[in-house]
Amino acid sequence: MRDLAGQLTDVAGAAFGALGLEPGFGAMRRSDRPDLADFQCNGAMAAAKAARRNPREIADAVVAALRASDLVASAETAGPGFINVRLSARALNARVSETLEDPRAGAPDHATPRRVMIDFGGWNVAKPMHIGHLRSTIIGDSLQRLFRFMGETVVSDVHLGDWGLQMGLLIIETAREQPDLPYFDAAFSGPYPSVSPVTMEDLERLYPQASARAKEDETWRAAARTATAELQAGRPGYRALWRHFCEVTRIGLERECADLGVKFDLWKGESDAEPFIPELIDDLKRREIAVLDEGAWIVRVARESDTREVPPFLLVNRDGAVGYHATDLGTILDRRRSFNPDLTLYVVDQRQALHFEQVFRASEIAGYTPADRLEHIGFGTMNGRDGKPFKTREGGVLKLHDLIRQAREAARVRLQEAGIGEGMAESEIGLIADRVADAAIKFADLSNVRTTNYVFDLDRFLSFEGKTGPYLLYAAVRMKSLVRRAREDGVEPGPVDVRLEAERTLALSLDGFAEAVSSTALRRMPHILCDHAYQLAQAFSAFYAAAPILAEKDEVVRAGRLSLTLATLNQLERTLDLIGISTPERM
RNA sequence: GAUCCCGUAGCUCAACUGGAUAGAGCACUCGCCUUCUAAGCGAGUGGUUGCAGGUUCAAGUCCUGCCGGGAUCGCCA
Repeated sequence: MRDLAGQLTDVAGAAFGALGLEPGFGAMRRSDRPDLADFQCNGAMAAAKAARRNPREIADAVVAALRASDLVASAETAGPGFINVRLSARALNARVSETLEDPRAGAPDHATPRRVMIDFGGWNVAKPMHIGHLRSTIIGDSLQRLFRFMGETVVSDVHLGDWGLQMGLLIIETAREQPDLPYFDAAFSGPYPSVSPVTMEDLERLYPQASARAKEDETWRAAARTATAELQAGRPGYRALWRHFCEVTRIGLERECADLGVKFDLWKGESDAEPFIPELIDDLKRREIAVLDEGAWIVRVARESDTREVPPFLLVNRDGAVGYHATDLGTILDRRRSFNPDLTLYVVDQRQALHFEQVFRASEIAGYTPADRLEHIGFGTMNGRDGKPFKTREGGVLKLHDLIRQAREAARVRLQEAGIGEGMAESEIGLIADRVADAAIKFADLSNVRTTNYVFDLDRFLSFEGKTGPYLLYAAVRMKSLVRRAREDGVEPGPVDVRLEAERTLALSLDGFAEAVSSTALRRMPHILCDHAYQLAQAFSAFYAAAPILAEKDEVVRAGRLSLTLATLNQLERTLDLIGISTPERM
């Protein structure tokens, strides 16, 4: 069954149709004027403009149709042609009951499952795992949870940055610091040591060093390019060293992902495109899609209609090495054969928009995967309070692991202050603190509009008050507590009957889940789900304060309110799950 | 220089893609725990939506021009 907005839309749409107008004008949505209505429709004015008719007459006809529906308690035309509807209590009650019994908590079913590939292209072997990587991981995870919930067949790929010039830089920087290692001796025949000569910390130091040196020193840059080409050509020592880099990175990354509760189906990287590169190059050259220009093989992807200059797709650079243009296109080939996705989402920093535009165009030109099946899910960067990219007080980047640790510690302190841990096992206190901290981190990030930059403020992150993840957990935990007590006292849920304003508001809020889910999926914007979760929790908190539930004397009212609570808990936990947040039993 | 994005309450952000009186949180001021978890609830203060024009019944949202900030612009990812 559809949500109430959808049901009303059906009625209004049919009414528009009966007037010879587009049924699409009948779209009903929650009213911005709760004092006037539960739902509104603004289509009469747009329809009137299109058909050159009187908007109020159209609205009046639609209102008449709405009044005939048993969903509707009252309907009116207002102002230039707004249509205002107030729902009958019966409609609201029925919808709450339905939501309560629905394993999907009121979310719409999905008709035709698609194969969706999600590429988390944020992490990089050479670069430190700092908080800037939070976004691709958390946003991508939310999207994979949501798309699975919608019934899509999803494969997620961490897609590590482990190929290209940065690897050459790491190799020669390691060689500079530890020149005697066997990896650099071309005559060495192996076997190479099984223990990595560098640690995670080394890697985090080496790349910035090498990168800075390359900026100043042309010969150093040339050496890095040579090393890159040699690595890609298969020089055994470089390959062996490179495998250590990747392994060390992967172990660190697995730790971060375990902390964040994020799972990938595939742990592939740019280097996994390697087997497809020779074929890719050969194919594009043979069909003369790639052309030689300034010593490099490129694909021209600019179009007449472009308002800006679109640089060519770079297949092979003048050193004979490939960069991430080629590996991304190679990966498209790989995925087409292994999974054949209907849709591929690249959850990557907004600054790489041009890169993806180039790759998608090249894919389209080559006839591999049409550009409309490839989508860059860009996101904004995290800035400090000064509006510049976030730095710690010491001026360095804040490592993701340190952020998580700090947040968990702050949550622990907060628990202690509130005297909540008393009588609980140490393990449960730890679990609660971790959940609170993780919820704070994820909600703070996801509740921002995906595409815009946002200000990262550590104090706000750790405050746990107001519109935060912990607020949502708190609401859920209060519901769980009620449910536990109800079970202990043998109170059974019964038919819902919304009477109080707080009950109506909560019921309407529950109905908004369907719209939040489909809208988030359509726009790939998790902040919409965050808003829904917050609105729902807020509506519950107001209801909780305004209406006794288990303390209610009237048995029928008590049973109905318990049902409302159960439906809310079910949907709130479902919503939180979609944004990667899990709730403790108490806090 | 060109292209794109952003500019909304003191601060951090929304605003369902053109709708009614622009909403939340933080901060500040009041009130609410002998009754279901006060990490909470209720009320209040706070706005010329960067500026100036334009389009129309209606503009934070669309078009033009400025001002301010950011990103990107072939061999780094």
